[in-house]
Amino acid sequence: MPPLDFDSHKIEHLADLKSPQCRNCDIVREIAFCADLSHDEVKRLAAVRCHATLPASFTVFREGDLVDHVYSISNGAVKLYKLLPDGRRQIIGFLFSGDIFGLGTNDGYCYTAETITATQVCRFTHRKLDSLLDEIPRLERRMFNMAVKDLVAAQEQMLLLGRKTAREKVATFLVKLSMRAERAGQPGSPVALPMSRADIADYLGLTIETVSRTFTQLKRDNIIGLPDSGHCVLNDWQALKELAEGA
Amino acid sequence: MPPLDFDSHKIEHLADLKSPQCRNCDIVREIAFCADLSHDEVKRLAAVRCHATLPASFTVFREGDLVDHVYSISNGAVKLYKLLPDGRRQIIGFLFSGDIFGLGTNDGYCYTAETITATQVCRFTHRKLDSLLDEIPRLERRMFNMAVKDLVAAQEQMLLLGRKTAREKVATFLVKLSMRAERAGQPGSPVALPMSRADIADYLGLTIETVSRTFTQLKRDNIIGLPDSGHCVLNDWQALKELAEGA
DNA sequence: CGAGGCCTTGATCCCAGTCAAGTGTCGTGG
DNA sequence: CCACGACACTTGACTGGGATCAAGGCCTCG
Repeated sequence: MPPLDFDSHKIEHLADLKSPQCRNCDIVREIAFCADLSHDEVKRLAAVRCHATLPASFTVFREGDLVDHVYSISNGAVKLYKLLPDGRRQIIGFLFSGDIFGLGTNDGYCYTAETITATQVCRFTHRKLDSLLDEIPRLERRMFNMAVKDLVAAQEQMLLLGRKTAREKVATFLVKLSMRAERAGQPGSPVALPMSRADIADYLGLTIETVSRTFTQLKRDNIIGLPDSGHCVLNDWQALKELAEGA
Repeated sequence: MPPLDFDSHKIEHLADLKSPQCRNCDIVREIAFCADLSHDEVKRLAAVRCHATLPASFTVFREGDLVDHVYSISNGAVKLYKLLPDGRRQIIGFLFSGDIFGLGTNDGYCYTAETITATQVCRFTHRKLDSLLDEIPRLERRMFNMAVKDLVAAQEQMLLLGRKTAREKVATFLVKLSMRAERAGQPGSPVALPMSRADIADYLGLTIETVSRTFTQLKRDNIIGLPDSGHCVLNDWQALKELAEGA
């Protein structure tokens, strides 16, 4: 919560690593937006990036801060949010391994980024990234596609926030988390809920109490199971899916 | 409303126009994403585009339709929306001159696009646009920046939908419309409201009745004036701005 | 063992939704 | 010219889903 400096944490210049199996490439390849680049292109990326491990609840940057870096999550979970002056909060997104954040206009970041769990990130300065984009056209295309994907997700979230009921919102949230986990090669159920009820509430446009009540209600209906507040078993995928789609 | 075919309307291949002042370039230059391209680059764009005038309430494409074209608005107004099976609707955005739409993943458009007023658009096939992007790197950069801008706007809309009150939502809507009009060189007040109350409601996550009541309430407080339902005078910009920001 | 989080649950309240008229405007046809 | 219906918008009365207020339970950590 206090503005710990990013650099006060373990940051390694990848160039310093000299393991025989070219660990450089293995590690950098984890970064989503260079997943299909050539060996040489990955090397150029590696030269300009920094790696760091951040503790839980660490504020990476705040809304309005000068935009200087773009971040990529190697491991962990991050939430992005916007605040109103009186403290009302809207979480814009939960990010996990492979996601990037820190894009924005030139008048400051437009959201605050905070780790949920301990998180490994790597970062690039915007300046260096820009020159890389010029050098590697495929990288630019890839960034563009990621932005479009984010935009599509944001539009679905607008439908959720504007038109879905509490029950539908929670169902949608669980369905998407589960699908995301499967895409990452993890089981779709039980799904991990690393974020707090307050975070879920601020993501779905609800209150903590309503989120909690809705979870209990879905559990009572045997649609989900809650072994503990950090995990959720999806008992009835079909019912959840239908709820999520507003049927 | 009936699925009139796009091509049943006046569509002109720009290549067919041969006016002495190179109207080609003038017209194509209106297209936002090629605003700062060279003469030669504009020519290449012109060669692959189609121009059309569409009537009001014309469905350009539906959510789920095969993605084949990208559109740019020369003149007029368009709304993009998503539907739930039971008819609940969320308007994703209102677009005006200079805006583009039709980007999406390869599994169909993710929203429906419908004209509000009579609208002039030009369109490109995705296939041709892709090859253009390869030829003109600056175009790709520009498209990327537009996607990021859209993303930032979507995130602000999430804050509105999830956390603002009806009064704050309407104030935000009016402030943004006014600023948009000024950027387009039109007066910031009175601002035109070409869309219906139903459209405004579905954009702000409210009902028609609440939108109407909120307008009357703001009018009673002398914050706005409503000469007719299609125009809004912003009497107290300061008050509106503060409302919009949730102060 | 006690303090402080975080989560759940219950009781009550209120903002926005729903239902139901009523008003104004426009276009059509007698 | 007016009568009429269609449609969009407004207004009023009432309802209800989720917010607010208030405990209470259950961890973890010192």
